[in-house]
Amino acid sequence: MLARVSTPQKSSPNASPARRQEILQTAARVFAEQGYNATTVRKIADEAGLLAGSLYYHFDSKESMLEEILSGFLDELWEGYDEVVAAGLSPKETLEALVTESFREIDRHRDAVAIYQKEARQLAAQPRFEFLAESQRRFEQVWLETLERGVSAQDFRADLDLRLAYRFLRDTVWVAASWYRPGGGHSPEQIARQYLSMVLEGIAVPG
Amino acid sequence: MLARVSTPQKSSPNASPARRQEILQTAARVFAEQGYNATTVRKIADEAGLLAGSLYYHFDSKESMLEEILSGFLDELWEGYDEVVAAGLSPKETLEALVTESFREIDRHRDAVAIYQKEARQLAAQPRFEFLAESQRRFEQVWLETLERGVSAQDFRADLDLRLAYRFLRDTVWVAASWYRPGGGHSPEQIARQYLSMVLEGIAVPG
Amino acid sequence: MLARVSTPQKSSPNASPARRQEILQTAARVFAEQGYNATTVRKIADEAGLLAGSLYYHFDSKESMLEEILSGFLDELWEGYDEVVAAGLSPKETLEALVTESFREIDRHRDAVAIYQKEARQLAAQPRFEFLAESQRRFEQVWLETLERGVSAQDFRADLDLRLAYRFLRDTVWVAASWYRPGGGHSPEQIARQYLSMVLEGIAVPG
Amino acid sequence: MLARVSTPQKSSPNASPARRQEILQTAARVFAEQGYNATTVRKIADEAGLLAGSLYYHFDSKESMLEEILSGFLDELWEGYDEVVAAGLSPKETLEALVTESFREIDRHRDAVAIYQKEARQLAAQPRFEFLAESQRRFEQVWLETLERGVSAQDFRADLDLRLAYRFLRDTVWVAASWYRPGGGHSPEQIARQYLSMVLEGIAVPG
DNA sequence: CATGAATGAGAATTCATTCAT
DNA sequence: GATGAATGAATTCTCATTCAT
Repeated sequence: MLARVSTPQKSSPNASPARRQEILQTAARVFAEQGYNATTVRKIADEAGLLAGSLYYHFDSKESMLEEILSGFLDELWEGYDEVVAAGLSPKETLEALVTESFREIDRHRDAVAIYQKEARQLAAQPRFEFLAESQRRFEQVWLETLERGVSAQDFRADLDLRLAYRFLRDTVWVAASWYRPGGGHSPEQIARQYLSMVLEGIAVPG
Repeated sequence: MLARVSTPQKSSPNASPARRQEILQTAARVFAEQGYNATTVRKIADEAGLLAGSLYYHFDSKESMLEEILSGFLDELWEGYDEVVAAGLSPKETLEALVTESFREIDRHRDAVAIYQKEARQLAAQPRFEFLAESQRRFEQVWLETLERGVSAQDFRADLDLRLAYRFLRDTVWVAASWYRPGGGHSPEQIARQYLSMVLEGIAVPG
Repeated sequence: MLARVSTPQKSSPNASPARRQEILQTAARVFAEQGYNATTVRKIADEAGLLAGSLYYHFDSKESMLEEILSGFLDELWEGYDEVVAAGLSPKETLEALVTESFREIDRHRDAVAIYQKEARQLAAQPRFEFLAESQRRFEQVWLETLERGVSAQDFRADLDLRLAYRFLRDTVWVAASWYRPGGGHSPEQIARQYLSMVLEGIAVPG
Repeated sequence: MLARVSTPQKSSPNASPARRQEILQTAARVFAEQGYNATTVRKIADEAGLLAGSLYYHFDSKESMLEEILSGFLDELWEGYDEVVAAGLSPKETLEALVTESFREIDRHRDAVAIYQKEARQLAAQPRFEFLAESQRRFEQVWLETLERGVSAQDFRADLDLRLAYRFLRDTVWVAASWYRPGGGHSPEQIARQYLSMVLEGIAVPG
């Protein structure tokens, strides 16, 4: 199990989940736009239509909002990934499915992904965000295994530095969150197809 | 002109460049490690071996250190890029040269690149960091042109979404700064070659 | 329009006016006693019975307190002056009314007047305190006009250097704020009468 | 004796008096323009053409510059006043001589007078500036005595509140420093005459 | 659930002053 | 006499957080 099994709702277990979720999405948006550190709790409150102090009825702290945003995203991500892994596909099909699933998550959790991209490295050092490090480890494992299986199965080139290829794929996919706009002409699946085409076959005319 | 024509040294232009540069490198390292916002001026001072207030003898503000770090990096980057562009190479050779030059800059300005990756989007909105937006525009122009020329010359596949391909290349290259360690077994040129191999030919075994 | 049409209450416009006003009066007193620059925000807070940081719940900055104190005073001053001017009195009566009104304002806004005396010249150069310069211009205009009308009407001596006389009157009246103590035996009207007697008839025994 | 008998030159008794005096005049000008507190030692140094630290070769501290400026002015002022008092003139002539002498001092020590006007009240509380309080006391004594003698001699009106009249005269004269520009068309003697005319005979047409 | 008012720790910055060279 | 480089204390201001109402 990866992030959190159950999403934590520490304070105010009786708070209406709707309002809570609304605030959380507002927070995610502002964190993504301005960066976590640069976002004041007052800014979130303003955008959510209440006063800064009132946030603390719903959440323990600014940090706990961040935690909930990130763990919520990772929980869903791993649900998708686990399904892919469990499906017993060929290495190439697995890679295609993982990339496609990733773009779907970017589509659904754009803000969370953007926050993750920007803050994960720093956060992972804190005990509270240990689950980020854990997720990273498992992420690497899944992808590396797929690449290794693919080399053995002659799906992928044998002359690759696999750690480099892993990073290449990982970055390539996730960085998309920084410019991807949901509802902007391309569906996640379309984007995934294009990316896969470049990644698998290269951009050069074979010759 | 890109970043700044001449690197600004606002306060104490006569300050010994040695100490100044030393402090600036320390600042760059800490900014890269902890993020600009999360870095206190005191932390920089501690690491540089003086008191927080003393930094202000050399620099106007924390922000001016950031500006100098980023514009210094971009100045050098564009020196390299301009040379490549002026060399009149084929599209594919140009792309190879740009990627290689990029990895060389990452090698030389690892901290600045990491800061750039993390902060540029937010910063570019401020008038003071207008040069970041300008650099981004020119960057896009150079790469897109190269891709377009390459499609015409049948160096690159004709079925690519070029804007997507541009982002793919851009991200792929620069994100490397987040994990690349200078002196870590691979030279910038070696990394560049591997990247180019993946990018140009793909990771799949051609079928 | 003179100072501000409406007194600005930038931050927390809904803050209880009572506490706000209390703090503002404390600030005015301390500014008057120690000078604006020499007054620390902490000193104000101490005297008002809260912590320095808490001031920023009520006000944007130390400077905005100063602005509000001065513009509040000038707003009231001009209410009074405008009434006098609108009354259509003879030049001499106008001058008497203006002087009397001035002493009344000194009585009501002693601290603000003292601050004004000490800081206005420097402040007026800043865009934020443009309204001080504007007030000064209008002030001069009202007084000079009254003097000129008075000379024509043979209320005042024809051999006066009017600009000199204007300064003489202006300073004479306002400097009183630096030593005038409200509730100190003399009412503003009594002080005004004495001043007027000296100003109009001189201190020498005629002869 | 009033201020200091001998001007103190605490540090660097070997410093060339010329340079010293030059710096002191620069300091006086800047203090007068910007206010003592708002003036940085660096600003003085800039204007005097050396570095901030170098000022400390000539002076012990910023405060000691201030002290020297003010005591220098007061020393000269009292030389003039003492002569007037010793001359054995009639009360009215004494008053005329004091006013004239005051305007001469304003002419010669414009900056010092402006500083005095703005800062004396606050400074007089500090032991170091005790001489300001002393000067004020003696000042009041000389003027009040002259007024009292004048009333007895029927030079001045008997119905005056003498303390009020004293303040009236004092302020009237000294405030002039805030707008008086040496070499601006009027000699100190001319200004004095005009002031005296207003003060003695009033501005109204005698009826 | 929400507000208004505050707290308190820490942030960046300023500046008079020192001192070895 | 002057400089360059620092010190260290103080200053304004920010902000997450608390809590009585």
